[in-house]
Amino acid sequence: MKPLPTMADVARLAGVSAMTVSRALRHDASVSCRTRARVLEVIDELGYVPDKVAGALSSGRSGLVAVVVPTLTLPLFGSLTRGLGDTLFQAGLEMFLGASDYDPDREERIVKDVLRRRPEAIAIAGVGRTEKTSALLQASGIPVVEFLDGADPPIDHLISVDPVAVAQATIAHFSRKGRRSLAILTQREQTHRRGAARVDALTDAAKAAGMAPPRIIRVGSPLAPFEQGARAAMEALDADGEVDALVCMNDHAAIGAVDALLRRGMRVPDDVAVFGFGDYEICRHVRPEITTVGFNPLKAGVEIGKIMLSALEAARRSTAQDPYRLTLDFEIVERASA
Amino acid sequence: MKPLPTMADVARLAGVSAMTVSRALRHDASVSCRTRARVLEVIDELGYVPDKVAGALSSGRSGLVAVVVPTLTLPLFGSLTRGLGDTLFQAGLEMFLGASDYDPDREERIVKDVLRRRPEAIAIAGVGRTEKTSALLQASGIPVVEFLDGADPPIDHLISVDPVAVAQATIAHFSRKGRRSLAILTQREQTHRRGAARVDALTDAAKAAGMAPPRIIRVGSPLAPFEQGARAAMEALDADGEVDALVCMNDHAAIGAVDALLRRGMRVPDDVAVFGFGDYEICRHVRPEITTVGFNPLKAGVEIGKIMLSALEAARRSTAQDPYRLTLDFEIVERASA
DNA sequence: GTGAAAGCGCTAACAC
DNA sequence: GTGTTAGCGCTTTCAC
Repeated sequence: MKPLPTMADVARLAGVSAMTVSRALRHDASVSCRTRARVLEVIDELGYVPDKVAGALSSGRSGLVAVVVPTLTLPLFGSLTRGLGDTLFQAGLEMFLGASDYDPDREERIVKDVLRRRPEAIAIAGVGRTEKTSALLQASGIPVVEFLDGADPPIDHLISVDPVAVAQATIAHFSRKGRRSLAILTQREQTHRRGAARVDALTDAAKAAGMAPPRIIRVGSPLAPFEQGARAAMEALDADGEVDALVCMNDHAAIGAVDALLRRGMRVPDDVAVFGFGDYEICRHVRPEITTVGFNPLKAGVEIGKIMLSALEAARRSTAQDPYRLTLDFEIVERASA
Repeated sequence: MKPLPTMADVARLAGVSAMTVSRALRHDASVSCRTRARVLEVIDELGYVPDKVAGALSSGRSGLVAVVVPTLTLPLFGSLTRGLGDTLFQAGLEMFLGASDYDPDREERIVKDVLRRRPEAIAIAGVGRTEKTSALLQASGIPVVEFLDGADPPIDHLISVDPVAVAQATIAHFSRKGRRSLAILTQREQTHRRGAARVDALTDAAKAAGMAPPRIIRVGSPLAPFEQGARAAMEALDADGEVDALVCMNDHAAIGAVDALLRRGMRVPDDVAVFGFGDYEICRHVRPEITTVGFNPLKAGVEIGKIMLSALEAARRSTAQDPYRLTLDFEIVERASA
């Protein structure tokens, strides 16, 4: 297996210097048309593929942006990373993606590994995070964008939905529907920040609306949301008619909950209303259709990407720059399940 | 913003040479315990993070494996990449993930970009692919693993479900159920290989079973599978009772189809049976539950990972090695929709 | 058990 | 418009 051709090989065959090849490749410098044509011809002939490892080391710019999410098996993160990846791609940056499976230790290892690749910026979802991870991000010297939720206070830039606003809208919805006793499905781990903020906000809003204090349900794994929702529904039933509405952390959990309730002969929403989050496409294709919090992950990804690009631009010019704070739009999507 | 500490900084502070730091970091060489301890202490103090860009250039090993999938928004690929990523991770390799959105040109660009990072191996899903992409993969000099389907003949290693076996099992199922007129939903693009093989195999099997030649339906985008399924169902209805079974290329499309049929007042499966692929979790949580082809993507990802590791091992020792051929298990999961 | 020298393949900076 | 020089931060190789 002979070694891949290098820039020097191309240069030799084209009768120019390596520098000229480098320039011809980037279309930016002033290389004569004829020279460029010849160089490109040789490149094609040789099947030369430039080595970005070397380029990155030399230029100090890896062309990489790191993105860390909890999982890729939820449509939310699949779509978000699509929007984010596209936006970065168009700006000539590649996305290096890691999934923590909702495990803070694993996330720490991912962050550590990814920082070794010298990304130019990093975006990370604000689920539970170890101290060490925060320290690593702080010390990385690159723009850090937290999304969906961040540390408190945020490390740098933050893009999130406002959990208090979502909670108030949710409670207002149930208030209108005459529901009195909520159950909230949330993560088992105390480390999950967004989960915690969500529960607190819902609890506060319920209290303000004169409802009973919500029952907190911590079951199952976020990696198996359908099953998690189903188990939550069972717990809600164990409350013996005291629960008339179940708020899930995502639509898949809501669908699992609805399914479990129907199998037990309960009526949804008559006996128990079920409320999701995300407005995944599937919500419109199950019966009863799922009432949920509408949130556009593709657009969120694009927004995150734009902020990363601005932050990078500012960092490059070492312009002092206030951290971005972007609150993402959402809406309550009223359907049949709640 | 002062520059990140380098290995030389660590070496200086620890009173050793850079080489010793490098060894201490890898636990492999013979460094005295005391020296290693001191080095690690300094590393911690400085918050030193080794630069893998430099390491990769120097050693010629990037520690990266490239994985190219059509999309991350289907549970199939989310889970598959999870299994694959985990397997590689455990072997000390990082996964560089790209999604083509089912666009061959985009896939070409992704492959080109990713090869610049000098991955040690590449796994790529066998959907449609440009000539150039194949040439790039061929010339890359690294192990290439095609999965789910590959070029014909495969470039190197291949891991796939057997489309003929799946088709025969599917037709056998419908035969038992007394269905006579199938419609097959498939990709619009002719470039999609797996789609083409699937359709051919189903057509052949239907003929062998004495059924009417299946109607081929090409609508919608694979990126919006629910809508695609719904549109396919409408086309099937336009056939005016001539279609009694619809075979979809994935479970989301099947769910979209079922939903559309129910909305039109049709009965599923009585009027039209609907058949999916993948056995996504959601299949068990919708009504009617979806009959589908059971296939374990997490396990498939692990298998792909193992083969990549073997291939890498062989390549390292430049052991001549037959290309792997692995056929993935599947089973027909009979539920209510077909 | 440790260190010195050389170089991986590219690009920044400057010279012409 | 093009070439030269000097590294980027590591690891390889070999010397001790």
